[in-house]
Amino acid sequence: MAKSTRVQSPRHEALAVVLQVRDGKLKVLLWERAREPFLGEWALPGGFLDAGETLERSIRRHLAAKVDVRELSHLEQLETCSDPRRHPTAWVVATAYLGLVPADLDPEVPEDTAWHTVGGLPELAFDHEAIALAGRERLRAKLSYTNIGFALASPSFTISELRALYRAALGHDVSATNLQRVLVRRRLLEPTGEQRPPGRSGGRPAAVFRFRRRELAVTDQFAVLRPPGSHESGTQKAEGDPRGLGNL
Amino acid sequence: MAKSTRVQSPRHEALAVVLQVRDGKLKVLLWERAREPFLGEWALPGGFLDAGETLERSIRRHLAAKVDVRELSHLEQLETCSDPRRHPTAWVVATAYLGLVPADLDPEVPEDTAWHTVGGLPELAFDHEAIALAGRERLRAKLSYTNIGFALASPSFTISELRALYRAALGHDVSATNLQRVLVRRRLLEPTGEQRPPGRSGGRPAAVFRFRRRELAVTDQFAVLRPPGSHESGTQKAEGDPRGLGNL
DNA sequence: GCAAAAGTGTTGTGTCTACACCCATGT
DNA sequence: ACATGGGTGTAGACACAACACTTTTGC
Repeated sequence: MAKSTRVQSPRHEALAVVLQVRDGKLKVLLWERAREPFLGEWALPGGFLDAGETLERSIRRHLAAKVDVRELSHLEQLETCSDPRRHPTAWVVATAYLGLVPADLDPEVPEDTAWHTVGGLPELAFDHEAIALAGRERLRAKLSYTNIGFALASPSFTISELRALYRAALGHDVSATNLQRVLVRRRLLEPTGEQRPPGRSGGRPAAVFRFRRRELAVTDQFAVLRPPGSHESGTQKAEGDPRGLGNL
Repeated sequence: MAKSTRVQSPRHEALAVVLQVRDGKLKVLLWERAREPFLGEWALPGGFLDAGETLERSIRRHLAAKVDVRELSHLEQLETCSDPRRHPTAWVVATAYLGLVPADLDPEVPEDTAWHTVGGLPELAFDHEAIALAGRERLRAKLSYTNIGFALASPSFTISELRALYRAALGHDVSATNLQRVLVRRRLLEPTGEQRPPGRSGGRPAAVFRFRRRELAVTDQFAVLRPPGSHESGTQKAEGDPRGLGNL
């Protein structure tokens, strides 16, 4: 029956949940809409997919107008939203990405964009609130079982600084003691050898650390139901161990 | 410059990686293509998105022709593939889903579809091999930290039967002893009270279990970096505990 | 009785939280 | 000196894998 039916396709847009810890809070970059629908409301940045580009390339292109692409320390696909009612007048499918910006950068953003605290967002256009919250959840989960912290942190940092980032992203307090132990045991962090002098109020100088790898890596593989024999002998963290956690 | 440019949109298709354990092996449902491109090669089932439907609804509709929809015990979105070269002659974006079928069912499938072992796939059309493998990885990961086993298993089963499913899906042997302990400790399984009589070769009759919930639930929340105070006293799993692992 | 299959007891290891304590610096 | 922030030592709580052992059946 569909013989002479004209092919109908949705328009496809890429959206980004760009997160950064600023002033001790997890914030998301929002853009104030300049046209209907939802004129004047806040929305996630993004735009339509062009012929010949991938979604990832598309979102990088659209973001380049707002945040310098090179300042994105991590970018991953979140989900694709296809409810036909998500746009009041058009048929638009959206693929959302999660982007992270390290805390030491303060990208220039245009007048009509601003950073908003993820807890306590204003009313957002379309289904963008749900998408923004999904981005936060993804980040929170990955902080537990990957090295994604590298994307929130500057190239080197003290444990206190890192703790503040984890606290802001996770939404609860984090013990500096245990954070250091977990991340060092899993071999995510290594000391640079440098020290940071204390502030005016005194205190012991802090050791400076860096993430060993600055690309996403899963570090808590096989939480349970490991393959047999993967228990092995004790404390194999003998520096250059090939198998084990460090990789994969 | 794009003033009078005609709007271009990709066509959007939904694909499904439908997995089931059959004959002790993890298999994926494939469809033999009846037209170019890739005529005669194996491909994931799916089809184009229609106006007015969501992607999830679309993939359920397309699958209904191959597997009865009601036989899908779980369906979740995997990823969206947008490389413009993924289709040789057209611009097609694909959103892939992971679907699971419980092991006790043997859905009627048409002539041109068949179950293929995921390890040792033939050459697949388009980028479907990568998508199929991504589906398997998602399943493997979720077997460790969610109750997704319910979607592979029949409504009730013995530990040995469940073990065979986990072994097939994970690709390595699984100890029945520890599988039972982990799943009971996490309160995923409960005994039905029934027993299964042994086979001709004797043996103790097996207790029959069921999954307590048959929708996806995360059971290993907060692998690490838990909020402070979540240690609490011993074994707080006192049925109706509000906080903690069971939910969210 | 004996083999087969299911299930329990127990031990050892590793990882995590929590908290006490020691260290290095500024005033 | 002593307050302040950084870092280590250590103990307790689980969760897990591995393996020995007991239970219940068929032959």
